[in-house]
Amino acid sequence: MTKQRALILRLVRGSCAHKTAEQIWQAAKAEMPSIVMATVYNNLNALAEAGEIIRVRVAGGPDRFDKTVTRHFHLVCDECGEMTDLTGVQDPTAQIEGEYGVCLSAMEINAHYICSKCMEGRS
Amino acid sequence: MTKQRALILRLVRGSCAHKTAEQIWQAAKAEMPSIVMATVYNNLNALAEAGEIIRVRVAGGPDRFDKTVTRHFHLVCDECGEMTDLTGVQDPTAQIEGEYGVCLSAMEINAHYICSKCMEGRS
DNA sequence: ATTCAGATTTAGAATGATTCTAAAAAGGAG
DNA sequence: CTCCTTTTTAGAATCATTCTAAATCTGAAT
Repeated sequence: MTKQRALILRLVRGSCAHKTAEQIWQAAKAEMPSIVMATVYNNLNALAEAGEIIRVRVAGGPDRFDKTVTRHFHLVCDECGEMTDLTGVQDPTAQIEGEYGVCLSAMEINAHYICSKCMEGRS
Repeated sequence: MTKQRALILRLVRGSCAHKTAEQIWQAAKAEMPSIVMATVYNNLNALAEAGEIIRVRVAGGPDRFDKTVTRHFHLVCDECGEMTDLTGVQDPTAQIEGEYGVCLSAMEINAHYICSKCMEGRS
């Protein structure tokens, strides 16, 4: 556990936003100006592989990193990219595994919309 | 409707596979050797915008293009990328719209697994 | 505390997918 | 056939991400 990895984990855990690697890099540079993008990716990948955080891949934008590791889904604004956790949505994993006789390793559910802020800005 | 656009539409409609832009380009070059990648993308984008085909964005790989335009979800092999339509999966759109008071423009549901072919190859 | 092997960081190049640009060519309404 | 618009082409550019190789750091064993 290097300083860099600890910093990146702290940054992901310290925000409710689903930050991009770029945003995490910006925040990290404020505390550690020498840190480079590759280190941010290295650590985000390592942390995701270790199950400490989750990498969320979403259509039409860069990946996001999420501190919430329990299975949940996302609501994504197609204009500003803001991402909100969706709780209480029925999980179709069991249904799919039963009907198709497969074992799922992961499930992405991304609901796309335009958030109220962006909707206003359209007059 | 140019020759190129007609060709690309025919190629997407003529296969059950969810081809990538690259694969469509390869197939298109067989019939029209001068066609360039940008034209393939231009037309795939135009056709998707016109609702003739659907662009499917999936974690960890290039976008796929789907002739089936009714709402459905996908099963994706994380090893070979093969994509299968999922029918009969309950659509959580209405539930999310009701609970969150939003209007969804799109919904992605991608279930990830390792297909039987790839599973065998792992011995 | 010192050493050493292995993991990590850095800087920058490389990659893959996709989009953009500007000029040439094609489409189609009249 | 002519003019205007749209599309194609070729290639550069962009974005997100990964890779490479050399320098540095980490942690375990001395």
